Amino acid sequence: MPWSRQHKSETRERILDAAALAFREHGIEQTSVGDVMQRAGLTHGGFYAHFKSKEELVGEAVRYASDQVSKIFDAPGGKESGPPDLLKIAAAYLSLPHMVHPERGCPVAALGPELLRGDQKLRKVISKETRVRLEKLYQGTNSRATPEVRKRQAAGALACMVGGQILARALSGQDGEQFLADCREFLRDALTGQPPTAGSIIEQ
Amino acid sequence: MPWSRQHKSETRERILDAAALAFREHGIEQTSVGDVMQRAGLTHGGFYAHFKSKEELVGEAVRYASDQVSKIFDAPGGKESGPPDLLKIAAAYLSLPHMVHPERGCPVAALGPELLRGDQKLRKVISKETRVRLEKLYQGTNSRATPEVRKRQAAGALACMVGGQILARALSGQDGEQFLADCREFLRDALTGQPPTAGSIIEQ
DNA sequence: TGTACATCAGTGAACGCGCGTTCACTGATGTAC
DNA sequence: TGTACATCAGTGAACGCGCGTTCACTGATGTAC
Repeated sequence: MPWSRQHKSETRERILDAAALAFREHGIEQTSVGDVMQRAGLTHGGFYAHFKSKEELVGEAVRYASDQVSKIFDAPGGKESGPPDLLKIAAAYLSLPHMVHPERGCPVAALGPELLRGDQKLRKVISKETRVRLEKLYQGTNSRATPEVRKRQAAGALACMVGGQILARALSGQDGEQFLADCREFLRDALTGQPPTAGSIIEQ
Repeated sequence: MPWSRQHKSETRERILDAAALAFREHGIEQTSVGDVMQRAGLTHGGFYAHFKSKEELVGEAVRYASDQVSKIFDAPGGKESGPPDLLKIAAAYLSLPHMVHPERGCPVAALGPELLRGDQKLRKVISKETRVRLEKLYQGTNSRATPEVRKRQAAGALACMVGGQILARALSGQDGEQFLADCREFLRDALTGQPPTAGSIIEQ
């Protein structure tokens, strides 16, 4: 074996990393195989020694990106911060760095519906990833609530997180930042049972 | 004037309608000018008598699609249903028909981040449209709450609506339907001040 | 009322271009002797 | 230890294809006489 056993798998990882960044930054369709290979420091012809097709790369790159982001869902405040807490996860997801760096963030927020138009295999990756995240958020809800309430809190929070980042990026700048803060506070109120008319005392 | 004055504007409208449907169904990049013209019952060459470029069509088609959907935000329960109600708007948006028909629904939910990678003009259309919707949702919040609370309720609800549809479509089928219901109930609890541990009495 | 004409919406062949993919090759490397 | 060799990761020219766009044209139409 002329080249070291590691060498090929390291190159493959480099291509995957470049693809995961490029797809989230510019979109899947807008990113060519040549673009990805150039970012990985290689020429386009070598691509097919590592992947069967662009479609296969897309599937693997999305999974790779999801794995990177799953850290947010596992331990947003570090490993020693105790059991998962939905509000802490949501705050980490709805953060300013995540807003301004879609290329290093959640692939669903960065690519959204584009992922659902891919082949069946890609759709399965996304729906499975979504289920895993819902489960993690469920663990972060108040364990004294009923399973039904906890389930809808996990669903509502995830929806608010994904939609929140997409819309914050659409508004962009100061308005986007403010929108993120509003989403975080909305979730805090919703999950701590703050009444919807809180503060109305001032007006009355 | 050989052709009736109306004729050209009617054709233009037909192209716009076909484009708005096709873009939301298959994505902007995946839809060619030829596809759109074929759906409109024309040949591709005639396109440039109506639009300067595909980019211009995209801008107009997204605005056209937004206008169609703004009905949901104006009067989801019909014109005589009184003042706007955030929960009614959210329920109409987070409905099953909207989940299974992205091509006739909200362009942000159908295209998402793809819209933000367009030219500056398209970005402006989206951010303006988002601001208009936030304003309408604000009007639908409880007027006895403080402006701050109302603002974050509008933001959180819109985020939950957009993210909810995208994720429901990602899950698809029965799971998607259940996810939508969870989002609707989450918003209802959040906006009516249902405590997060509601139902826990049963367990205790 | 009928006809010749000018207009221009719509047609379809053609263009240059970038894409995904293929393939003959090159040359850096680990192994055998 | 040194050299000849086989392997195969990576190169870069070439391919067919579909795209957005252009353009010479065609023929349906409203108007002028």
